[in-house]
Amino acid sequence: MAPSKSESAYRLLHEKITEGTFTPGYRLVLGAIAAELGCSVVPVREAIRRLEAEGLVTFERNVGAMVAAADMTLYLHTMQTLAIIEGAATALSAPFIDADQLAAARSINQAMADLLVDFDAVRFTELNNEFHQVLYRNCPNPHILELVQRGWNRLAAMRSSSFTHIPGRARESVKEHANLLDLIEANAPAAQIEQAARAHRTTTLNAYLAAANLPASPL
Amino acid sequence: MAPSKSESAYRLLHEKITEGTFTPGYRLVLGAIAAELGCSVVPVREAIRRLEAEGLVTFERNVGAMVAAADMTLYLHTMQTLAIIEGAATALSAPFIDADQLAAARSINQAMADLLVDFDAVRFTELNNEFHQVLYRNCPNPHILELVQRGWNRLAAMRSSSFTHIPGRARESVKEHANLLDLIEANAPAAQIEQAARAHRTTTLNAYLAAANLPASPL
DNA sequence: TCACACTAGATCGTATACGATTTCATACAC
DNA sequence: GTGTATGAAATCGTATACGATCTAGTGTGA
Repeated sequence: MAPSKSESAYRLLHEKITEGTFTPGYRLVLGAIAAELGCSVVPVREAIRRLEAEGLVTFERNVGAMVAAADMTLYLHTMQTLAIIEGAATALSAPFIDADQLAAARSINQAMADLLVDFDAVRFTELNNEFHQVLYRNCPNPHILELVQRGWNRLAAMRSSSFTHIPGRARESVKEHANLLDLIEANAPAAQIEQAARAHRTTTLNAYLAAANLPASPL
Repeated sequence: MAPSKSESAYRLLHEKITEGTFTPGYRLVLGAIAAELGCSVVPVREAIRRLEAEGLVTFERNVGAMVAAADMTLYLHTMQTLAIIEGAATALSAPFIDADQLAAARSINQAMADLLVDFDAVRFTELNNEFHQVLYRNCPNPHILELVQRGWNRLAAMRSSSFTHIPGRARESVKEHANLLDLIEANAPAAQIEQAARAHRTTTLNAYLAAANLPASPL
């Protein structure tokens, strides 16, 4: 069956926000979106409420909705949250990763390594997403999986506003990925995998914090 | 200004679900709720969409919404998620807990200890909530704080369907609380506080898992 | 008895309409 | 020039209405 109009509106907005078409601060005017979708405002309102609950949109009464604003603080808080959740997701997922998935992850990481010589940030980010998805996808706890996904979405929505690139981070990242794969392949203890997966993201976070003259994350 | 009807509907439903008036499986019929609130169905639909995104209700097209069903698996997954998030929240919060708050927490824990001789599960749960709130309230990361709150809400919504009580757990719990407070007072490293706070919840989780002949949580 | 078609009632999904509120530009007073 | 009143346009909030869809109950035939 065709999706409901409310569902279509939700998907459209979700995609435009996470893809970066609608950047932070972009106003979501009910009438305009309804017109674009060829529907009335009621389903659009519902879609916006859902996006609001996911943190992608902020909503003010009698004023309207806009794509959630992004500043450095918010971005870093989101990264910190994701570090924690994704670390757990990866550790819980690890025992269920089979040989094929491991091979796929290694191959993605190789592609990332190849990209280092002629760097393409967009492609690198894409591959990075794929890599991590393979790692946490088997997590048997659906709540955690959902939170990881939301974290990525929020980060994606904010990434459009360009943050300074951390020099040398890409190269480190590839190495950390390889290390993570080794731990998983060796059936390392969950706590160790969690620690490594979390640290992988925290390192980036701390680089940003250092650049802003802020203390490192304690976790 | 008076809250919008959509907001009122959201609050009403949220409260009834987390307070246990509406138990898992309870059908949320749009017309009935609208009538109870003295409004039309449009604001109610919005409220339900938000609750859906928070995981408190499930929604099926052309069928309607109901309070999210609760089975043991779901309950345990939620506990596991909360263990991870709350552990982090408590650790991040710890450096910002002042002497007054620490004293308040100790006093709440003492009240819990006093309750052990003439046990009252409802009151004990209330105090437990208060205790943990004091511990994670100062967490400077608003995303994490929000996730903790949502986790508690989901758990509260499910608790109504009575799960077996773990014998002796209350006494252990009070001891673990005291230990946690000592760590915080001594400015223990964040990782250690996180570990202790997480373990506090994981112990309960594992007791349930053991009772169901399932393996313990790896984290 | 069981399976299936059918009907009536309940409930949902969304368009439309209109009052309420905010925003923004303009005009005026100081 | 700065600040404040004013009014129009934009936008929101919600009631109402009605077609679409589901559910459950009833009857019919195998």
